[in-house]
Amino acid sequence: MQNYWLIKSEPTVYSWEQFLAEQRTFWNGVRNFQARNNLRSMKTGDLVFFYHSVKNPAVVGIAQVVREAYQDPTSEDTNWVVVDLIPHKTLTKVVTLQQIKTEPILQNMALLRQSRLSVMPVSAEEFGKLLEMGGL
DNA sequence: GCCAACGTTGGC
DNA sequence: GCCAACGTTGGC
Repeated sequence: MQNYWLIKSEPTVYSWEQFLAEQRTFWNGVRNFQARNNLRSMKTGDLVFFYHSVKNPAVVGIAQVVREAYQDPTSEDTNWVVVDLIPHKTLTKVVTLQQIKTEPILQNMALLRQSRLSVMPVSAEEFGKLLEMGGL
């Protein structure tokens, strides 16, 4: 059963464009237990919205999980894990935070309710709505 | 650059 | 175990 997620990245640190150029990445740097638990729950084939935070905040693309959680190679601390991701689709139109805030179906998203969480689940309904808003 | 939200740390 | 202090994230 496929699940949906959303991950945040500051585009000045790691952008969707860099991800497209690399074609595959391990998602490191998560240092929050709730976000870590979400990473651990990701399954191969799950789809993950890629959100640019801070500068022009918006959902810009969709990634796919190709390897489930394993020890973060950039940390000795066994608390931290990464998943491997590949680009799935670039949104035809980015969906801005402003648009998300004004869409009734998306009001319960953790993105709005828990602004500092960097890895969060997305419901099937929210996923569908975001796809539509993204022009896919 | 400012500030609110919130997670973490450390004193007691 | 409580809570104040502090650091970080992220919107504006």
